[in-house]
Amino acid sequence: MPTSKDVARLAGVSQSTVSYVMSGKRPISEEVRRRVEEAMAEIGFQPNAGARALAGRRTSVVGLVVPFGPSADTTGLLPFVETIATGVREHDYDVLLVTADEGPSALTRLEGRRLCDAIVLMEIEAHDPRIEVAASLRVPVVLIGVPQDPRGLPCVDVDFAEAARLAVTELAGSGHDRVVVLGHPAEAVLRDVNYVRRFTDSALATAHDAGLPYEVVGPVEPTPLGAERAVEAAGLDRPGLTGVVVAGTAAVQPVLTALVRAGHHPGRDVTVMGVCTDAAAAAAEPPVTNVSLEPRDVSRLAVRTVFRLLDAEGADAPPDVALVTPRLTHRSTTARAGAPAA
Amino acid sequence: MPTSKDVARLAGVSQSTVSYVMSGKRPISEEVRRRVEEAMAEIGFQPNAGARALAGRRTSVVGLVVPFGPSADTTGLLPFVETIATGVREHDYDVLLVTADEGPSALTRLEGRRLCDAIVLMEIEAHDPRIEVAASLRVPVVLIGVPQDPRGLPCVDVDFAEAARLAVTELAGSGHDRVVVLGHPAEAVLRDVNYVRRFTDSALATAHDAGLPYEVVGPVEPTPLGAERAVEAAGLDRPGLTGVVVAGTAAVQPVLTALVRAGHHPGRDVTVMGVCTDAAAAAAEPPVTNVSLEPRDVSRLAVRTVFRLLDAEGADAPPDVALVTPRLTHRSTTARAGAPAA
DNA sequence: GATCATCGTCGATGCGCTTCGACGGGGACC
DNA sequence: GGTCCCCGTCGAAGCGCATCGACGATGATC
Repeated sequence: MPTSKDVARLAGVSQSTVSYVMSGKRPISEEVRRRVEEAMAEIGFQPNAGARALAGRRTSVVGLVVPFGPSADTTGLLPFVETIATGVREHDYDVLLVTADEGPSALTRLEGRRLCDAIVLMEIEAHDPRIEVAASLRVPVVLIGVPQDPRGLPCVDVDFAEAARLAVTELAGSGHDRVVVLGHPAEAVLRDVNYVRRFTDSALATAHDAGLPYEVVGPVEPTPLGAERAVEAAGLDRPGLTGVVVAGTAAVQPVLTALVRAGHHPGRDVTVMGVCTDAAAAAAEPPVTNVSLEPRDVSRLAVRTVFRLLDAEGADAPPDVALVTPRLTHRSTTARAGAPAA
Repeated sequence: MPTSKDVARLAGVSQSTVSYVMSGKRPISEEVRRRVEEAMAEIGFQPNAGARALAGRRTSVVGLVVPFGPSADTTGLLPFVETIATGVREHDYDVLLVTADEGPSALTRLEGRRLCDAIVLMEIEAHDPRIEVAASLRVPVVLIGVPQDPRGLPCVDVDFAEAARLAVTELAGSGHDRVVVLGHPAEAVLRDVNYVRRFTDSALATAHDAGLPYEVVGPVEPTPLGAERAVEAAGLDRPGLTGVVVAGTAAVQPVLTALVRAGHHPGRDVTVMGVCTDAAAAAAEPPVTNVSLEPRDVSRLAVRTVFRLLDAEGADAPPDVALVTPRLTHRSTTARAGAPAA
């Protein structure tokens, strides 16, 4: 395997010059740069990552701690991971994948062995044991999800409060008589993921401010059976126009299906507002009005935060909490008050 | 951050002795070993991964190339990734995650920069451009999926041919009049993933040998609409007992739902045989008889293969193709011939 | 009791890179 | 014409570990 010394010999320069060509940390004449680059290409040189890490004290690796294990919501995770992987690659970084069931010791390992320059923690719970450890590290850490006490660590997430506000405000403004929130799956509630509370609280507060009766049904399992039960519990047979807010991508289609089977017509006698990705909303049958919940946006924000931390070395610290603002898109499940019910 | 030299000083030994305590490559007296280990614990020593990689010429990292990007079946992927991550950690290895949309150059980068000791390639297609590159590497590569020409690279996968044989044999033996195979999603067919053909061919051959009429419906999208269309196309209104084989975890529930909506009674007037994970089969409504398709088993086999390659350095080469044998489990969707239809 | 292998430890070297200080050779400037 | 300075390059010194040869101290062997 060729080394930078080989490149240097071929280009007729010193090895340190090769290094400066790569890093750009000292001015290099056009002529020499060209010779070095040609030499690198000719022998197919690639810098040894281990040597780089040792000499340069940086690994060009981001550690990603993902919540696997039986308890994890395994479905929506991959877009996060993918976007982060792709995002860091644009900075010529790589991703080291660590599973959360290794526990907080995974964090000290990543730091102690110098396996990465920064760490991203996913699926942060309201009271997460990893946070205290994370806060004590010297490597920068970014949290995806907002815990009760971030301990000064930067967090990124979707703005769930704003999502709930958007959804309920829209329903209140378009003549609905009540709002029913179909909640998150029991698994998420039990794990005490913070966004569940932020979403629910905001939904209730907004409905209350608008003078709109509201109700939270939940937890709801994202299965045909769970959706059926939730629809039953929603009490849609009362007179008046109900707005149903469905929280979570996985629950949207089952709830739609259950509604139709129960004889309802989303978009006519009931409004369904999904809190889910635009892709899922558009692909649903029928296409569902939604407030966007985009994991990719969150991941991109996380990557940006990581490199802000990495570049600035504490200088321009990123905001403590950065939230992605959701967006409401009308599709076919919005019913207008006054239109004839089925 | 403490180094092995610090440990050596504290324990009153030389640095090389500390190294030998860690590696076990030379005999160490009980007394010295104890002192060194205490010293390591006291100052919280952890070996620097970069220095190790440089001096020892091994990184203790496995590169995992996953097929992200728009074309990928993103749903079933995570169990693979998780199991591999957990599996290599048992050997004190880590996983470097690379997305396949970086293309074959990702492989040369992993090798050239010495980022990992072995590579696992996922979602191998029948004619995969990564394979030729992979075969030319000096780092060992394991394929998950069986391409048309593995170029000598070891492959692991589920035995799809056996899965189809199991399913169809069972149906043939229990008095069914015909077999309908609901195929894989169009996306998988288009990508020319090899298992689709292996499964279908084997299903047809087995049905033919059993003298059973058969039919392949497909491609089938794993959505309510796609399932409905597939159920229609299956022609279940003909007299006689039909066995429906549903290929792919994602399609099982939609097909079941569509069948019920069309007025059928899985387990009475029609048999449904899922080709999916046991977990999905048990969780389905109703629980579905299935041939197990366990990504975790495949991943474990992949990890085992990786370390066989790593330990043996070519000595005891693993088999070219190692397949996980599926298992048939009866649940509530198996109908018996002669029982009254609905 | 001299010889020789064996065990347990040490010192030195090098992995391939980054980075620092040094230094020769031009301009720019007085 | 001399001084100063900056540009572009080089040599050397590590980064923290693994590994090799050396070597003193045992114990075994005849």
